[in-house]
Amino acid sequence: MTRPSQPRTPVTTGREPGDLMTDHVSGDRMNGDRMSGDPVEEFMKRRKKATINDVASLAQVSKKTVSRVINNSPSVRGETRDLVNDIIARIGFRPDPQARGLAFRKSFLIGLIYDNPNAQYIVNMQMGALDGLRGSGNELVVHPCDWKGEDFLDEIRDFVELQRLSGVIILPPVAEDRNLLALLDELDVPFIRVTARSGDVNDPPIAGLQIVSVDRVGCEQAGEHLVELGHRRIAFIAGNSLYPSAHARRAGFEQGLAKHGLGFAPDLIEQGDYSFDSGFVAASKILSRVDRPTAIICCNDDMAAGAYKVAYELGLRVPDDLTIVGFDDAPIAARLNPALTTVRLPTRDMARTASEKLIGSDAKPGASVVFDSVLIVRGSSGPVPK
Amino acid sequence: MTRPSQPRTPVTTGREPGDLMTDHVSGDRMNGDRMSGDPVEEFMKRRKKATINDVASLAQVSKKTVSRVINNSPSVRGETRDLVNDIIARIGFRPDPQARGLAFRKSFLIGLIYDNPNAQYIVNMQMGALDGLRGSGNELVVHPCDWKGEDFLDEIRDFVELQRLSGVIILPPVAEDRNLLALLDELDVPFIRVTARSGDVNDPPIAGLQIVSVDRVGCEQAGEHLVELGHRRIAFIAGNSLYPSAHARRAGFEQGLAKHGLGFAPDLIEQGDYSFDSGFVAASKILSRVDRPTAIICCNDDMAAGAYKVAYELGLRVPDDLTIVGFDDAPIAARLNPALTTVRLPTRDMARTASEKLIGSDAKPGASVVFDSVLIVRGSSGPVPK
DNA sequence: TTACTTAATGACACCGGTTACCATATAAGC
DNA sequence: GCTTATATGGTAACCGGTGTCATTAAGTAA
Repeated sequence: MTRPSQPRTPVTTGREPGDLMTDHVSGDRMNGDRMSGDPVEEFMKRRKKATINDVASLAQVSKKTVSRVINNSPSVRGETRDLVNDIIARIGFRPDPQARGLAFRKSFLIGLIYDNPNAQYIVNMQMGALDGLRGSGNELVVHPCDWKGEDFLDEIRDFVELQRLSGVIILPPVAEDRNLLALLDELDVPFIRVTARSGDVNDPPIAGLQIVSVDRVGCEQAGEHLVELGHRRIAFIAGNSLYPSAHARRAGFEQGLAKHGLGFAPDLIEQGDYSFDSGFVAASKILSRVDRPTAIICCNDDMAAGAYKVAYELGLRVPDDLTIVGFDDAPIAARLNPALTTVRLPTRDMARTASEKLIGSDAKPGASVVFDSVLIVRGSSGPVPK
Repeated sequence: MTRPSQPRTPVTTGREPGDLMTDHVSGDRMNGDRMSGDPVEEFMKRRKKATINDVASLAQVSKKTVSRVINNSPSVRGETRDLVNDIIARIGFRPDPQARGLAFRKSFLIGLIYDNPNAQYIVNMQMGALDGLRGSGNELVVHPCDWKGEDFLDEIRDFVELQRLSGVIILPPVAEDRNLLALLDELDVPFIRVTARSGDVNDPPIAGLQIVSVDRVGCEQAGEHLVELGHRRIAFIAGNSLYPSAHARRAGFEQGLAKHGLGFAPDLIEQGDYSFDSGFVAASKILSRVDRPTAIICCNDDMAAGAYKVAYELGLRVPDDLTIVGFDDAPIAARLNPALTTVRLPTRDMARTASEKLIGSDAKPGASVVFDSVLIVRGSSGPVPK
């Protein structure tokens, strides 16, 4: 535990009068000539935020060496490193992100870019992103935006450039914007997009790591589930076609039915936009027909809630008169009566993975991490009525 | 538009060779001796982020003067200011928040501190906070935390101190933590708390501006509403008593009933914690009694959803057999069948006001801005059954 | 006219870290 | 034993802004 024979020249050491070191040979515990024992303790009494300079002067090395220790530079002798780390721990030094950022030209801020902030999956993903960032020294800056807005791209450019973001996470549906991806590429900021694998097996490769959900799997299960319950005349409420999830889900549901030689009733396919209201409207059309279906598949839970409302108003009982299936397993799914059969996606985990990959920077462009969806059977799906 | 007679000494001007100024008297448009016209245009070709130094050299003033212009210092001559502003606009200069923050010792980041990130009001308030910050040059850093956790305070201290936050917004229920408020006070960071006025008329004064909701008003209306519908035997599911809102709401409901000489059925008061599950449990107890009430008042919508579920399972029709009332007007309120009668609070506006006040810094400690709640009557409340 | 203010601006150090480059000291090669 | 590699640490400049103080020119009082 003895300190190394001091390697520094005693001349022009740049010591100020206020410095805390004893002259000459020193040694850790033999400098008790002043009553106030430890220079470190002395320092702590000042109750001021420690800087790299404090560490340097207490450890009697240059700030550059401290910097090396902080950044795990290999060219620091083990003893020196231990000494510096010890001081750092004792005075509770933590490098200032602002100063560090200024020098590094990055901010240690991760931007979370998304549209429609109300959706439940956004909330989940925000939590997940925070999960992944925790303890990493990065903070999350949320940035809802108006995709499709006039100067969407300019606004993002400003945000990323001005804040010198360390990374960006893009959530659906914004994550589909090729122009945005190109912009981020141009700005040379690491980014990760969260998206749903579309129906096409081979999407064109794209910059940045992708976190991909396979909505299809759970949907397929859901489709089969309905057929097994005996349903033959099945309606469908589609999601906003700007979302790849809308296509992936539809493809999944259809494939589930197709496995048994079935498909959606062609006259009972309605376009929705993932909103409760659109679900209500679509279900109204569907259920007002004389030969109404025995089941409705909705591209998400919110639209399913709209279908519930229509059924309620028409006096149809779920699932006795009508089976309803959703997607998301949003909180509302369990709160509907009866609880909604739906498909669950690990949205929070997906976003956590996104931020972990982002800061871990093992984000090889083009690579992707895949998450599967799974069917959750609850009370809204039942055997076809006689 | 002629420039002022140059006030700077021509000696030791610190000009570097690369500088763009013409010597001597100059004059704006007579320096076309080189073919490449405008120095500004020349600069723009470089496609690099402009710094204050660029502005200074193009405007031929010191960076300090540019700084003065940026910060609206009064001691800049009008013409100089115009000149500098013109250059700034033309080259699109925007001061770097990092550098600025380093010098100012603050980060232009606003921290949003909250617990239970799932609650809908948190989502609304986050949006509101962003509304208020938009265009101000501040960004929002979200920081969910484990209130009641082991080292909650230490964690907040780290966050605020390390990031040198420009301000903090605290949402319920964390906003009730006196120790937290004291800490923020000690850290000398501006903060605003969003809270519900408790039942007491005179809460002890507290540091920081408060955004206060008056939950009571709408609850009182709700209470009266039920009495007017003929209800006499009314159950109550209380909210988490750590939240002042729980007390404020209860007081409001009770006062509404009291106006007509009524009160909750003493044997039908159950404790909930604002969660769906707790609402379900509480309502189960309430509705399993032989002399069950004709109405249940729930301290929030999520617990009301729990009550709906119990009613559904027991085969009770709402509102024919049972009236249910909630609080929050969360999205689920309109999605329940029938739609839930509830009390609405302008949560988004509250948070927007919070961030506006925070950056406007007209946040006199002790002052408060008050928002009223209002009853929203929907299908879940009906006349008492015969 | 001289001296004293005041307004406007600039020079320079500083915020707290970093990189680039140079200077040692020790280890290795002949 | 002396020169050359290599590890280690120091110095200065820089990132892009700010504060402090000095300086200049113009305005005013004596």
